[in-house]
Amino acid sequence: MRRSISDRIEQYLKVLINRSDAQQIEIQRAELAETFSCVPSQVTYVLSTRFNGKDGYITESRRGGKGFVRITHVSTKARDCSHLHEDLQEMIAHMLEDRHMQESEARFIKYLLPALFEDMDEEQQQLVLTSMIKAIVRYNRLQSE
Amino acid sequence: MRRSISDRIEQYLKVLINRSDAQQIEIQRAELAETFSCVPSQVTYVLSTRFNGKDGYITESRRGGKGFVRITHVSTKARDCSHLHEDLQEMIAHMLEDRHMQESEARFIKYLLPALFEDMDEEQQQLVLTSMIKAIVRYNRLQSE
DNA sequence: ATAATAAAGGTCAATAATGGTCAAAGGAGC
DNA sequence: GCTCCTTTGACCATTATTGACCTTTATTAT
Repeated sequence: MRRSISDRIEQYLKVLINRSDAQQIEIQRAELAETFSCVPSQVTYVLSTRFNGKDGYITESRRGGKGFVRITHVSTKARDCSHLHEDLQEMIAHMLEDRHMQESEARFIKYLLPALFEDMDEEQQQLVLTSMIKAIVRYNRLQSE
Repeated sequence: MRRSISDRIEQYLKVLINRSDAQQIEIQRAELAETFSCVPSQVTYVLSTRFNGKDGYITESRRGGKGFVRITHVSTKARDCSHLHEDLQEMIAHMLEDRHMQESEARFIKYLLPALFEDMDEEQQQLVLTSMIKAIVRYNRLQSE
């Protein structure tokens, strides 16, 4: 669906990162630009718009001979979510770490949910949490398409 | 007289959506306008009058090169509830205007709610909506301090 | 060691390619 | 004529692409 060169570079890099062991890759800017037949500065553009801290990525680089750009996806190992209803705050923090949620969203939900749950019994809370996980997964899929 | 251009655009888009796997399509505004020999803003008009949240549709877009408009049809169950849902959408819109809420938060909630309501009966939905509205009001107050 | 040179990556502003907004004009059915 | 929906267009906002010029680092020549 997403067809611009920037989109394709983004996709390409994210696949590489996901396949990597440490959620980290190193690339050559000029080489990548060559691969996608674009100017090197477009790679910089993609990095700054799609791999910034807000999106859960850290980029470092070195100029000159043997230069490189390193991209790291900061995330912790996914955890078992079977007991979500027991510790809501922890769950949200966890999702935030895993970048299944953005900073601003997390902050919002963090505030919203306790207020929501005030009026709900445990069963209802569990229902809401389960649905929410599903929704977030779907949302995430849409975002990363 | 024959149906209006807006009607025909609506029909066209709905057929495309129904035929799609994920009840979701992406179009180019200018291209669609060209197809129907109208100005691009008429497409925007159709989207806002026939594909808004009230009708069970979510639209997202991106400007600039290789921009697009994405239309998603959300399930009927999710929107067949009380006026509270509409009220909430309106609140979100207002908060966006007043910058008491971020785009990403609003987008997130728009996705979250239908999925959340999928598994809930009307009574539960009402409870959630009421609590959410209360919570948002409080959140709003905190933000504006 | 130092100076020159080559080999990276970075910045920034101009331009192009989209979609959005809003208010005014048009038109069909009372 | 009045009202509501539609149609239009001028102007706006956002995102992508490109290229000239700059900075940093490694390598080579003296």
